[in-house]
Amino acid sequence: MFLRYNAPVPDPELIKQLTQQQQEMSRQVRLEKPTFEIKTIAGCDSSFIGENILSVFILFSWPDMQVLEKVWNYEPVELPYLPGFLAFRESPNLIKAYDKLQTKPDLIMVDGHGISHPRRLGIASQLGVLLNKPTMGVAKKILVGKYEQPELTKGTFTPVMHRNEHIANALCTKDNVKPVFVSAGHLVDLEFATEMAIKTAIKHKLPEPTRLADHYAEVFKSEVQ
DNA sequence: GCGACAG
DNA sequence: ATCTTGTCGC
Repeated sequence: MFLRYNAPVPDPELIKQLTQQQQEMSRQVRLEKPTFEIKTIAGCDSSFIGENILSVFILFSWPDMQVLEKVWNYEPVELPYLPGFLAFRESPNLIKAYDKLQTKPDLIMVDGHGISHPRRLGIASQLGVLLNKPTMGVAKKILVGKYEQPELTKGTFTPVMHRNEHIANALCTKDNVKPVFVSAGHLVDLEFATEMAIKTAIKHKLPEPTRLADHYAEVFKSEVQ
């Protein structure tokens, strides 16, 4: 009763390989203030049914935030969840869902971290490199780093620090609600990611792209099972 | 050495 | 992520 029998035993060789791949991909990550024009934004998320994964992309027009497309892909999942290696479990299927979009987004908001990761390659960053697209992360829980609770007023944020680097912001997106953790993924900077999170958090804790992706991941799930 | 650990 | 009951507030 003190052991977690459901915890997967990580194969050291696998971990070593995945870590190496992360280091290679993290070298390709570029963080910069976007100069391109944004006309569309997408949110993505995944849900699971046993050994299968269902990933969705919801495309929005910007700045009017109308839903333009909803796509998804469903298939068996290869890897178990390993903290720090989430992208290897979810991104293959996310990319297959992404490929079904008629219009490709100018920015992708991912449910998870960007560079606020032990090796600076959370799922938002990895997806950004693999798709060569601007991405940012919006996570509900912190993975690494320390922060002080921001004042619980919408738009207020405090820095998340890790190894003396400002890797994310703990952002209050709704009055009297605990913050979400916003980070740059790829081809954007933290300041831009934070502003977009504030602007798209209309009336809920989660910004609309991530929130609706989360919602439709559940809707489509009930359709396949 | 011990604990923590996105989704 | 998923399993799960009631509960507080807008």
